[in-house]
Amino acid sequence: METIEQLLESKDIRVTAMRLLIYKFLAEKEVAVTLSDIENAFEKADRTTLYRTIKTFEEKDIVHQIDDGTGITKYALCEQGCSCNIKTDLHLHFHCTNCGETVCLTDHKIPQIKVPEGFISENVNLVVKGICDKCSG
Amino acid sequence: METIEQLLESKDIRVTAMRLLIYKFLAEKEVAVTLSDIENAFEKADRTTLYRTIKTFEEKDIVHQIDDGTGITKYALCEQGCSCNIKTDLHLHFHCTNCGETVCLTDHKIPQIKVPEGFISENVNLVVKGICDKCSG
DNA sequence: GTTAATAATGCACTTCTGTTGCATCCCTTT
DNA sequence: AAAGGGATGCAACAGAAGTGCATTATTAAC
Ligand SMILES: [Mn+2]
Ligand SMILES: [Mn+2]
Ligand SMILES: [Zn+2]
Ligand SMILES: [Zn+2]
Repeated sequence: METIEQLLESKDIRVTAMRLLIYKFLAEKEVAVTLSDIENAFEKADRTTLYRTIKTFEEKDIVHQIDDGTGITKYALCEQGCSCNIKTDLHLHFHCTNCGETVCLTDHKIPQIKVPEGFISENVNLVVKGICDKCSG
Repeated sequence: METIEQLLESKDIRVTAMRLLIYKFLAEKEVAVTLSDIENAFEKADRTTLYRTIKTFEEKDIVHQIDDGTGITKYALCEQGCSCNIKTDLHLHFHCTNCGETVCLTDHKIPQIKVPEGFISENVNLVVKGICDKCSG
């Protein structure tokens, strides 16, 4: 079992108190979070630091960005061995219109999408909207 | 052949000079447009008017909103008999990372997406990113 | 046709997200 | 201990989106 410190170092991210806290926050959350969510959780920290931390995590493939159609970017930790940047590994996301939460459905990969002649598909964003399991029960 | 005036009236939208102009602008464009695009095309008109006109068109199912992942909402005219609000009629959208344009692929419907037990799918947003036909040629 | 009601437009202002520049602080390395 | 580089914090900015209110235009009633 790898510690968070080891994980960060393996991705060339220098370990700081702030980064550990933000990583733990993301790990505890089961849903994708916005920058505001993180902001509210760490009121002592500056917005910019949180912003840049997430950017760093994103660049180093520790988190992936989710565009669920709410207009606000959300973030979630990548799975073990997740390669969000590789087209064939993309999973779909579910946005609940009732509670507003967005979750990764990492087991549900995006099917092959056909595009017209002349178009070259490089990436696919697929968000299913509806009622989540917590809200439908 | 139905005139624009007749179309607007059939959707309970009062015909005004501004609305006719905006509709024609959308009809001439072959790609989805942002509010800024409309703003630039009608510098005499106020932003708010354009904003509310699009909102009206959207509520009355004359245009549909497209979230292509750029963070900026785009709009495109609905096809004849398009029912964007109905789940089964959703088409996919293509966003070109080269020219930045987004187009409706109205002939390409979104395949059936399976979601886990407990989740209820009501809507699907699918955006393919890559190189469009104009840029790949 | 004049008047009253209602909708559309324009202006100002606000909120929120995302972003950058720069100074300061902290840690590491020599 | 000193120097360098990254991380953090503060301030400020840009752009999109949205709201309140006054003014103007359009429709409906008389
Ligand atoms: Mn995900
Ligand atoms: Mn479309
Ligand atoms: Zn829910
Ligand atoms: Zn293109």
